Amino acid sequence: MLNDADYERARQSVFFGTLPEENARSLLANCAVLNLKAGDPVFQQGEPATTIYAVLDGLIKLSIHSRSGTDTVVEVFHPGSSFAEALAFRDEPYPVSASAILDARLVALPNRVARAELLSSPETFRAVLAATYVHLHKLIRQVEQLKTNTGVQRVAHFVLALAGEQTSTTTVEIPYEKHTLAALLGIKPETLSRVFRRLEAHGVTVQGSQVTISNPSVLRKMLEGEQIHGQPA
Amino acid sequence: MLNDADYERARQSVFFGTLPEENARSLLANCAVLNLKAGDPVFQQGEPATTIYAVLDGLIKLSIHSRSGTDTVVEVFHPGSSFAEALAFRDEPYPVSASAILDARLVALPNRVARAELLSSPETFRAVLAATYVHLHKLIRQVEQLKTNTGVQRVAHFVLALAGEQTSTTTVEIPYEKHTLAALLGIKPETLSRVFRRLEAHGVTVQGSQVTISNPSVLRKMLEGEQIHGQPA
DNA sequence: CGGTGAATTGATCATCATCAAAGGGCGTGG
DNA sequence: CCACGCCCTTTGATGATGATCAATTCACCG
Repeated sequence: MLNDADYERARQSVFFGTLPEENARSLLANCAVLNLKAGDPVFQQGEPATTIYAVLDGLIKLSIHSRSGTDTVVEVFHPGSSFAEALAFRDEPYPVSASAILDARLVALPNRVARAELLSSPETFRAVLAATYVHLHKLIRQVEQLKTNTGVQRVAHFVLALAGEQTSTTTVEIPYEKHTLAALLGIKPETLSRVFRRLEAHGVTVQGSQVTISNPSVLRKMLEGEQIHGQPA
Repeated sequence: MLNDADYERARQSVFFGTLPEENARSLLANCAVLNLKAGDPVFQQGEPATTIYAVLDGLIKLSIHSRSGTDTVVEVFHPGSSFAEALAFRDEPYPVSASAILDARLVALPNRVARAELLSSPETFRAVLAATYVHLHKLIRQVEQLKTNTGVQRVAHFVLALAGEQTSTTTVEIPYEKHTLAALLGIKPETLSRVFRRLEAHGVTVQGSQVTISNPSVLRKMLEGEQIHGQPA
C-alpha cells in the first residue's frame, strides 16, 4: 500500500492521473513499491511484458541495445511519469529495456490487475490510451528534432527545457551522467563536451553537472535564428 | 459504402483488422471514401482531430512543418495502413500534417462514429490501442536508427526493407520522389544522391526510381559489419 | 520546343565520430 | 587517512559524414 505522498505522485502520471479516482485508488492498492539502486534493471528488451510502472523517485531510462554493443537511450522518465502502459493489454515482449539511472522507487502495477479492472471499468482503457498517446507524441517530436536539428541545437533545447520558463539567469542541474545525456541526444560524449564548450559563446557555462544559462531568451532566439543561417553579425 | 476489395484492404490495417468482424462491418458501413490527388492534404497540423483514416490506394505521408520552412517526413503509410486513430477519443489537434504523395483513396471514419460504437463495444478501444502501439513501436525503432546509424546505413536499410526477404538479385522501386525519401531518412536530397553513388560499391545500382540490389545478403552483412568498423579488407 | 521542377554533380565548409591521451572525482583497500 | 585505481570527462588531432551553394543535366508536360 502506498502512503499519501506516493499516491499523489503516482496520480501525477498520465496513466494514473487519467483514471477516475476510485479506479486509481483500487489499482494502486494492489501495487507494490519497487526499490532500485542506480543501474538496476527494471525489465529487459525481449522479456514478456508483465507490469505497468510509475516513477515515484529517481530516474528511469528506456534504452535499446543494438547488437553492435552501443546502446541508445530512447527516453528518460522523471517522478510522476508512467511507462510500459501500452503493453498491458497485449501479449508482446517489451521492445526496449528499462533501468534506473539513479536510486529509484517505482510503483509496479501487474498487467493482470489492470486487465481485471478493465472488466468493471472501461475507463482503464482510456487511461492506457491517453498515456500511450503522450508517449507517441513525444516520440514524434523527438524524430523531428533528430531529423532537423544539429547536436548543438538539441543540447541547447535540452538545457532550455530544464530551465523551463525562466527568462533571467538560471542554473540548472543535469540530473544524470553526461554519457547518458549524450546517448539520449544521439551524439557521442566527446561531442557533447565540445558542444558545451561551443555554447559558452551564447552564455552557457558548465561546471560538472551544473549548467548556468546567463540569458535564456537570447539562447532561445539563437536556436530559432540558427535554423535559417549562421547568425546575423 | 465500400466494395469487397476495399473492405478487405481496410481490414488489413491494424485498426480495422483488430476489430471483431461485426464491428468492422458496422463502422466501415459509415465510412466515406476520399479520393485525393497527389499533393492533396488530408489534414493539417493544429487542426482539431475529427477522423480516423485507412489507406486503400496510394501513399500518405505524415510530416511536420518546422517554422523554419523545412518540413520533415515522420512516416509514410501504404495501402492497408490506418492512421490518426489515437486521437479518436481525445479532444486534441493533430500533431502532424498528412497529405497524399501519390493519387490516393482513403477510408474516412468520423471520430463521432467510432465513439458511438465504443458504447456498445469496448473492443473499439482495444483496436485503437493496438494501432497506436504499432505506431509507437515503429517510432521507437526510428529513433534508434536515427541515433545509431549513419545516412548510408539508413538508406541501405530502407532499400533492403523494400526488397523484403529476397536473397538473390532484386529490383525494387522507390515509390515516391527522392526528396521525400530524403526527408523521411533525415538527410538532404544531395546527400541521398551521393549515398546511392556510394552504395554502388556494394552492388546497388539506381536508375530513376528503380533500385537493383545485386546481392541482398551481402548488403545486409555490410550493414552489420559497418557498425563495428569500416570493413575488413 | 521551351519551361519547370527534380535529380545529379562539384566544390567547399560545418558537423560529428574516432582514436588517443590526459585530467579529475570518488570509492576501496592498505 | 592516504594512496591507488577506476571510470567519467575533457581535450587534441584527424578523418568521415553531411550540409550548403551553385551549376548542370534530366524528365516530364504543356
